[in-house]
Amino acid sequence: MNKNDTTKTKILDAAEQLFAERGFAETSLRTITARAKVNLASVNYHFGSKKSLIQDVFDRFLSAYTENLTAELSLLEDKLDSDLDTKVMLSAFVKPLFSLENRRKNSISTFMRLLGRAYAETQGHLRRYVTDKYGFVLLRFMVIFQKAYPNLSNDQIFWRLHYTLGSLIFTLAASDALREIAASDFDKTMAIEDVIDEMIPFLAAGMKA
Amino acid sequence: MNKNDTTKTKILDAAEQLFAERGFAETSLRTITARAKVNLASVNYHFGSKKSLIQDVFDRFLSAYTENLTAELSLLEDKLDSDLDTKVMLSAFVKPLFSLENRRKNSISTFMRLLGRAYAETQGHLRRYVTDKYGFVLLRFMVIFQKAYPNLSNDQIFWRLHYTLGSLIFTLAASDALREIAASDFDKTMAIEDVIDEMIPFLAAGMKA
DNA sequence: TGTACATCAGTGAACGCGCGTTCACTGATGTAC
DNA sequence: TGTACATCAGTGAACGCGCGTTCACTGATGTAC
Repeated sequence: MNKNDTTKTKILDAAEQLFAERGFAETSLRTITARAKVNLASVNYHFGSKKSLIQDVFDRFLSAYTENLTAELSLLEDKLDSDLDTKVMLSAFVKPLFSLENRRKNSISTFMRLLGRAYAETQGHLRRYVTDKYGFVLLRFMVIFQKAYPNLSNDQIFWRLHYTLGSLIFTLAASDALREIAASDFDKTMAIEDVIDEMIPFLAAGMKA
Repeated sequence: MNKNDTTKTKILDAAEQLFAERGFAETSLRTITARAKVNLASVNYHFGSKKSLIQDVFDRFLSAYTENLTAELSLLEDKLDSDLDTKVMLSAFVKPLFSLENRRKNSISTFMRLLGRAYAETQGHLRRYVTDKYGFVLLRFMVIFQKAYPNLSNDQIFWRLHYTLGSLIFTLAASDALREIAASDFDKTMAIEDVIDEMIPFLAAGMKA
């Protein structure tokens, strides 16, 4: 059997998509296993619980993303002594998303929808899990911006990074619907990569305002 | 009995807060009625169903917001022939939020959390309900920007407004947690009004980039 | 002013349903001697 | 190479629980004559 076709992978694939579409509580294990065409009990056999399944769905995405991202960040850190353009810095943040999309279609919007849902869980286990395990990425990014823009205070950079994060997550999570509107109202069909490219100048102008 | 203390109002108040904190599916009617100190069956007596309760929670917020907003928009539209500063235009969008906060504490972050959850409902009834009933606000705002910035294409304005929306909703929804971090890490305590004020230059720079 | 009836706000208990999880079990594959 | 046992992946059915909703009912207030 193909390794990408194991029961465990089939469950992760189905759960990822359904969680992104409907949310965690709104998606039952019965819906997931029906979509994945596997037995109901196999979720608890492979993952132990629904909670663990949710974390594993995240882990697969976040580890793929940060693996690509850390390489980009190292590249940036090497160039810190020379002048760094804001657009180049933001691209480093965004480029690893393209690799995700190459691997599987709609990965970006699925990923962003999941991230949005994780942040919405104000008091849930998921938000802490994500920030504990992957908060260092934001920190490393902050250090880079501090060196590139010594005239901005630390807390200004902190806030502006979150404005940027908000734009990215919100726009890309809803990008399917927004692209549809743009296509019908303005005759402008765009791939999700185009949407991201259009965001960079907007965000760069804000960051150095 | 005080009109603000009726069973119906008590339910709306409790539901609003719990929905914003945990989400719609994650909040049971039993939790709501326990918090509101009313009988379980009274939710279905006053609202008919949980679904209707959710819509009514939204309606109360959105009607209060748009009531304030339409006045601001009319003011802007009157001044369209003269030069309009981007910051002034964005302030019109944001000022009505302050009135909400004056009425009751934490209204802004509660409102934004609810909006974020509504947008997350990709296929749910709530997203359509919100956009159907209040999408005209965004449209009116688009027209204003089109006249103020004739050099930008319609679809550019469309996208940039959504970047702005994303920043606002995401940052303000998480503002409690973010303000806490800013206070402990940078010794910078801010009211939510300060957070909004700091966003305006960032967003204005992006809009006219 | 008094009586009869209607409407309204609220209540306690129960309903059936879908949920995550568990359990005893099966059959295939791997390992030891 | 053959036999005995262990491990692994998966399964069908059932479990108890919490959920939104419903129902018959109560008591207070309003309205008509």
